[in-house]
Amino acid sequence: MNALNISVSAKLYNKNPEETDLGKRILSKSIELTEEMGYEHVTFKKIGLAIESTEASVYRYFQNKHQLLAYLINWYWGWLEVKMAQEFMMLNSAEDKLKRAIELLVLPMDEDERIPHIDEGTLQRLVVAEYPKIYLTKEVDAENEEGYFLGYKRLCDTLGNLALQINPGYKYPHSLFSTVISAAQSQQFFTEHLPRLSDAATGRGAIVEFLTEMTLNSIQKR
Amino acid sequence: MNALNISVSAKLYNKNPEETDLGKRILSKSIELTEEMGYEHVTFKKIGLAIESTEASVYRYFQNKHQLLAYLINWYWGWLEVKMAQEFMMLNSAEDKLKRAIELLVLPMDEDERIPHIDEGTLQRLVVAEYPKIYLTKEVDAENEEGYFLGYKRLCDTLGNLALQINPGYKYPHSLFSTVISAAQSQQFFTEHLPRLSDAATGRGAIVEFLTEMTLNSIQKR
DNA sequence: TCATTAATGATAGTATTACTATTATATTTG
DNA sequence: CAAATATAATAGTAATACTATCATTAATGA
Repeated sequence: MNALNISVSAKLYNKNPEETDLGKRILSKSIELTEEMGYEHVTFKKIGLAIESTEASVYRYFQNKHQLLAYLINWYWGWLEVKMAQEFMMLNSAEDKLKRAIELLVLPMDEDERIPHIDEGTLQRLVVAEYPKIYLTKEVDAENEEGYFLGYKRLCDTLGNLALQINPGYKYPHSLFSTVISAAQSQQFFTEHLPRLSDAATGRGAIVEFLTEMTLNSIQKR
Repeated sequence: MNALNISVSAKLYNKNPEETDLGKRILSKSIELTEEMGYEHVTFKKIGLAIESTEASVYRYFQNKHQLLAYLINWYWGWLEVKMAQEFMMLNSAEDKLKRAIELLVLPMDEDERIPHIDEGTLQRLVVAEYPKIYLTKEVDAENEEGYFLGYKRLCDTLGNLALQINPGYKYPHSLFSTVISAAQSQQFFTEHLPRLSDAATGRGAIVEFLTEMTLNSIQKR
C-alpha cells in the first residue's frame, strides 16, 4: 500500500493502527487533537468523537493515552531517521550530514504525500510540546524494556556515530546528541513561549546556527 | 526566623506556605511524596493524609497540583541561585564561576540546616524528574505572565552574563544556558534510567565534564 | 476577659476521567 | 452460508480534581 512504512515497536499498540482505516483515522485525529489542545486535555472519548466512532474503539488500538503518545513520538523519530538517511545519501562529509540533521530537527516539515494519514508538520509541533512526557514517569524503566524509547535511542546513536567519524576520540557522543535533539525541541518551544530562554528572536535559522556551532565545537579535536 | 528565605512569586501560592507550620509541612511532605511516587500519582488527598490534615487544607495553600509543582521548582532555582552567589564570592574568574555553577547543577546537594522543612537533596531529584512539566502545557503563556518561570529565567540570565564576561561577542547566551541547565537535569535522568542516551556510566563527574567542555567550547572566542 | 476573626478539620457532593464490560450489528473470510 | 472478527452503542465503576459547608480551635485586640 504505502511506499513507505515507519516501524514502531509492537509493544506500542494493542492492534496495529497502520493496518486499518479506523486505525489511521485514530492516528490522524489524535495528532490533530493533541497538538491543538495539549496532551493533558485529550481523552479517548474526544478522539472517539473526532473519528466518528467510540471511546471503546480507540482502546482496541491503544491501551491508554500514554501509549498512544509514545507511539506517535516513536513514529516521529523513526520517520526523521528515514528522512535523514535519504538526505545523507546526497552528502559526503560527516560534518555536512550533521549540519543537515540539525536542520531537519529544527526546520518545519512538509507533508510526505506517501503517508496521507499523518501530517508531519503537526506531528513535529506535537513532539516539540510533549516529547519529555513519555519518559518522565515512574514507569520509565518498565516501559524502556518494552521498547518505548527505541526511536530516540536509535536517532541518538546514528548522530553519535557521525560525530565519531569526525573525532573518534570524542568521549560524549550519546550525551551530546541527546542534548542536541532535546535542545532542538526546547529551543523551538522557548522561542515561541518563553523567549527569555532563547536568543532566537530572528527565528529558526538562529536555532540551527546555535546548535550547529555548539555541536561542532564540542566534537572538534583541538 | 530563618536566616535564609528564598523568594517565590506570590502568584505561585494561595497562601504563603513559608509563613505557617502547616504550610511548611505541606512543602516538606509534598516534596517527599512527589519524589517518591511521581507527580502523576500525587493527589492533594494523599498530601492531606501525609501531613495529618485534609485535602481542603492543602487547597487553602495551593490552587492545584500544578501550582504546587511550579512553586517547588521555582523555590529550587531560587535556592540554587543563592548557593551560586555564595560560592561565586570565593571565585575570581567568570570561567571558574561557570565551572562551579555546572557542578552545583549536577552534584548531589546536602541539606541546608537553616531550612529544616525542605530537603534539598530530595527536591533536586524531584526537579530532575519533573521540571519540564511546569511549562509543557497549553497554559504556559498565561502562567508565564504570572511569573511561573521566573526562577529558571533568572538563573539563565545569571549564567548567560558570566558567559558574556568571557566573550562579550557570544551570540547565544540564553539558548546556551537554557540548554545546559536542561541538559544537566536530563543527563542525570538518562544516566539512571536510559543509559544509552548518555555516556556517564562513570557517574556525575562525567556529566560535569561533558557539560563544562560543551559550555566552554561554545563560548570561547576562536 | 470577652468578642471577633482567622485558620483548620471534618465531611459531603459534583463533574470528569480512565478505564472495563456487555451486547448488538455489520463485515469479512473460509 | 456459517463462523469469526471488527466495530458501534451503551452502561457502569473507581478515582480524581475540585467546591462548598459547617463545626471547632486558636490567635488577636479592644
